[in-house]
Amino acid sequence: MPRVSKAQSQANHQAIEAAASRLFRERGLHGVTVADVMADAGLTHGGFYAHYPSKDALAATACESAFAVAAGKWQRRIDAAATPREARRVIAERYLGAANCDPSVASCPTATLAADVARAGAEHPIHAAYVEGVRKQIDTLAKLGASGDSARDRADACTRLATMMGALLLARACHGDPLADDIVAAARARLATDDAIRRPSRTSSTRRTKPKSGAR
Amino acid sequence: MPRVSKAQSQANHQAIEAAASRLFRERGLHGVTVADVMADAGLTHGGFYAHYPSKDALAATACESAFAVAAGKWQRRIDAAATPREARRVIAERYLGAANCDPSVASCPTATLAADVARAGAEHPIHAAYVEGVRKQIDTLAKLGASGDSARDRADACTRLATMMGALLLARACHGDPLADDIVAAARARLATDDAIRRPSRTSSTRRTKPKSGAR
DNA sequence: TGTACATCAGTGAACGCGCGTTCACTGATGTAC
DNA sequence: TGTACATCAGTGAACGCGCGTTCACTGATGTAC
Repeated sequence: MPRVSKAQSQANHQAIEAAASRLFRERGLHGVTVADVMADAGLTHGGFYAHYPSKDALAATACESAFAVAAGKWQRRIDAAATPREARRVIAERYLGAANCDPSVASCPTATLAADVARAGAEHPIHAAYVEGVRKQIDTLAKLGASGDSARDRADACTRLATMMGALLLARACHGDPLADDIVAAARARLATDDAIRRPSRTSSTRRTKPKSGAR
Repeated sequence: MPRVSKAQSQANHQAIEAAASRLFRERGLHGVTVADVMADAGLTHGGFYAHYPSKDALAATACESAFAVAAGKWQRRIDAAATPREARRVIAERYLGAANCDPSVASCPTATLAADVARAGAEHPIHAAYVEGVRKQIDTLAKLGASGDSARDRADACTRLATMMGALLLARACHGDPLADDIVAAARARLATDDAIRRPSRTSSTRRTKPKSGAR
């Protein structure tokens, strides 16, 4: 049934993007074919090039889309949290939740696309999309920092994201082994308590002022 | 040229394994062909199946080999360090050194193979090799712990490895952007100072005075 | 408002290419005598 | 020790398959009149 309506064509475009966003994260850039994406969107492979100039271009768009969706989830958690610190804790908890630790399910693009993006190189269109996505995640986490020192908050955001995505990737790769649970539990505990413990002992003057800020 | 000596055949076997160990980490399981590996070892592709039953089996062996080489490097750093704490710091510093942050260079299998292993699934022969490799790395780091509490040392080792490999992957994926340097610098600083700051404030006096900030 | 027709999103076959794997063959190695 | 020959590691062509991409075609859509 060729020649669908303009509205339907736009809906198809979105479906292709959504399918690509999910499939690329699930199976990697090399593990997904153009035909896979199109079939997932309910179409045949031949029509793909009316929507995107190449598979690489689709990968870049799908990466942007995945980061945008993830950013929306983070924002909703921030809005729902009582304090920035609670927001950070909730984000990390969900990030390392059981659903994300299942390697057959698409999770955060930061984690699932990292190796593919690194190998694709700076010329690949996905590279810029990925770097911008990571930058925004770090900015978001940095704004939730509680040290009052923006440089330190940003550095903490960097290590926080590294710990989150490293633990997620390890858990996904070790899925089925008890080691995966150990890693997730350790990272969740660390991310939940990190600042409450570390920050006061360093700024030395604020120790007394935040005795209960690590509470739930 | 056929029918080389038994010694030469064994040397070729090692060359194939070494080439695979490096190439799989550099380009991923899907980014390397059997012909690539054989050519890198100075052979033609047809002879591969006299050495390994399949590409998947080679991947498992290459993964073991990569972890063994990495473990040797870690051990040499431990032997050279004055204290366990210094060993941990040096390991993290080298792990996040400029050489490893270049995505065109093969680095730690924990980081470079994580996504591929997760996607390969538990049935793939590389899975067991990867999990064992990670377990040994965590055990090694845990033995360098200084808390005196083996459970806590192990949990710290888990988060430490997650932070190391997460930061490495982020840096490799963001290579060329200043963000990559920020991430590495933040992670290096955190990994260098983490225990010196965190441990004493927790183990001795403050643990009781603070409300259970580290639950779960 | 109804009709004629140009447009173009989607189809499915096809193209060129590269992959993992197989196999008949080669000829130096290693061994039996 | 020397000779004859079976062995088998390595070669390179070939197989079947699947990939990214192209293209002639289809026929409902959208529009000009």
